[in-house]
Amino acid sequence: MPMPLKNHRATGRVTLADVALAAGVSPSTVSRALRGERAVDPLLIERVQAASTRLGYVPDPAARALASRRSNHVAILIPLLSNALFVDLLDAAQKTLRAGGYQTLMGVTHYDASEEEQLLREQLLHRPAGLLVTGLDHNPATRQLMASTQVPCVHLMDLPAQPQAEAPHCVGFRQTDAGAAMTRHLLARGRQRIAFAAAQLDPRVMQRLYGWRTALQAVGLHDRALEFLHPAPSSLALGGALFEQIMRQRPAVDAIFFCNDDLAQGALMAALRLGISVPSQVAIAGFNDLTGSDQMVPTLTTVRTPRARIGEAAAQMLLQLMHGEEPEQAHLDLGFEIVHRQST
Amino acid sequence: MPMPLKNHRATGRVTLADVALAAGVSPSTVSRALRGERAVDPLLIERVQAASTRLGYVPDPAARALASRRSNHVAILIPLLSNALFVDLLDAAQKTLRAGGYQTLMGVTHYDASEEEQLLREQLLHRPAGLLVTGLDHNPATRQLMASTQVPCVHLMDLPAQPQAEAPHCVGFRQTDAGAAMTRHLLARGRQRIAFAAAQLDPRVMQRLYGWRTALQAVGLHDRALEFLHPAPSSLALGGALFEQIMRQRPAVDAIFFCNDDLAQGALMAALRLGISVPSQVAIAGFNDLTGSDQMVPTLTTVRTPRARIGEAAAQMLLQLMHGEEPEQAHLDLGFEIVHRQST
DNA sequence: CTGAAAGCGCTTACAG
DNA sequence: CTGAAAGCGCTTACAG
Repeated sequence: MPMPLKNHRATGRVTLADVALAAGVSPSTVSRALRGERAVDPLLIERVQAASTRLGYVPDPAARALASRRSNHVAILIPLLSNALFVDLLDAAQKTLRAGGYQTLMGVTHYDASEEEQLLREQLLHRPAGLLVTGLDHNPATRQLMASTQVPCVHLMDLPAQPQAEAPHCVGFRQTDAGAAMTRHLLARGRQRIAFAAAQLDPRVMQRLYGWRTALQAVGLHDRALEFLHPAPSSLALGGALFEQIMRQRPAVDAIFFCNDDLAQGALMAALRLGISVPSQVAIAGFNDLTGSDQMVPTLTTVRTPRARIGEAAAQMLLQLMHGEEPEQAHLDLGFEIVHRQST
Repeated sequence: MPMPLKNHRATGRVTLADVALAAGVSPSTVSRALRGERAVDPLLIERVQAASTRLGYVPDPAARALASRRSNHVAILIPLLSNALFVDLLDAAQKTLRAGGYQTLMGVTHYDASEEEQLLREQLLHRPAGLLVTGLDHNPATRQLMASTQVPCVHLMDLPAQPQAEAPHCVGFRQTDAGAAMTRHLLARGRQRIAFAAAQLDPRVMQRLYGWRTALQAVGLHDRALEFLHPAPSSLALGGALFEQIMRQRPAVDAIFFCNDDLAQGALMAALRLGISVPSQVAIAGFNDLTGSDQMVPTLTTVRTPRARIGEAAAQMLLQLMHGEEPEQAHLDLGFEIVHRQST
């Protein structure tokens, strides 16, 4: 009578040991050969790979993580899922990481520094192979955690003010420059009383505000009374409300620069409702070039931000770091683009 | 001179064994006490918990997964991240699962049955504790995988046509009924020539189409020529294009029911551009009540779908299944709501 | 109810 | 370049 196969464990799963037996080598060699570690005889590699394929072997991620003290997970921390910006970032990063053999674990921080810290702690316990984190602003405990861990980390969306040696790896664009560039665009279109309207007020929004302020100060047109800052999350409804408030309080404004497209889209809708003509009475500009902005009536002038490319490039950089390589540039500036449409 | 602590391993991590030593019990007892397995002396439980807290012990997920052959991961398979519907689903499910101590691993299928199968295979190798899958339509191999695995699974967004005993666990609403209900709403508003315009054409969209068709046939007003089906993904731009096409080819239509709000929003914008008045010349209705629909001019009549509640309830159901409990209802119907606004 | 022991399936110094 | 052995940190029958 046939004996049960000795090389198959009780779980029925094909293991490294099974492959070793089939290939006539030791488990250590199989391990090395399969992971492409050099210093293995090419002939053995071939034999191991043949056996592995024949048996349909797939490494057990849990065992691998336990033994190597490193999982194949990458944690990505983003502020919100309700902002399409971050969804695009997540989508692109996830795709690239998956192609590199990594699983993506997402954490939503809700723009809350202590929730971010908490999430980071949890993730670190899972020994992620890498970390993708939104922004460069973190509370001290979070910075401490990231500094002390050996886990490679790339920051998204932002760049350090001055390229410093100690600044962490990051992929993004200059938020301040983008804010200033759009303001100059409005000035070039002949606008004089340009308001800035913002929601959420996260650090990147504040940088755009700073860019707006600087550009206006440079031409002596800055007016503090034209800053409209609201801490609530960005949305079409809030954009409409801000627009109404601005037109009521400062009817003389001739342009409004919103820190995000959903606000600007809401403003466009409110203008339609109120019978305020855009851009003849007031110009409206947004930020990010979110979906739908090219469909508005009038179409929305905005800053196109390379969020998908940021997600992909950051994932690529992380892939390099996880492989022990140092990327050519630690700070990758992917730029931005002013998209001029009908609303300005 | 002080000896190095014997109860801390080289990795510096506090382990189960450390807690056992500190509490004066065996590792097995610590394991049982911490997981709340009954049949442990309450006094010991207390001692173990005290020691665990004092040492700051956190179980290693990899070791746990390896030993128990089950991770604390839940995989969620959704079609797209570019449709806000699925992002809301993901957000809600993720929040609930996290509260229950599980990590969420997402997979994006791009509405591709073989990509779904591939993702499922990969996920299964990671021995997820549970599975959340969009829809009830899968290719035979996928169905086979789900049937043969022991991993608990809950399906999202849809319900079986007839409540059958063998149907899998699911949380959703009746897509066909929702399609019919909106059509009857339009009929009740006096519309006679009601078109149906759809994109993506996934199974749930086809059910809405079926509902529309049935409701119109019931009153003898169904006209096959008023079905406009486009396989591309849903978007504002496509909605605008469909609207233009319909108004050109069938200028006599007095209502258009779009299968998703982004299409309807795009149609509203196109109407504005073309100077077609909504609802007086043509009524427009959408589906899902996505963000922004209440801000359109005119505001958009739509079907509000309980996607956040679906995500949460499905996660709750899965939590029960993973704990070995059987939920009261295997098929949870969370319903829908017609939201009547200005566009109809 | 509790503990000793084996085992989960890998990786990685350590010898050779 | 290769292998034997130890170890990663848990869980889980199996005895008692």
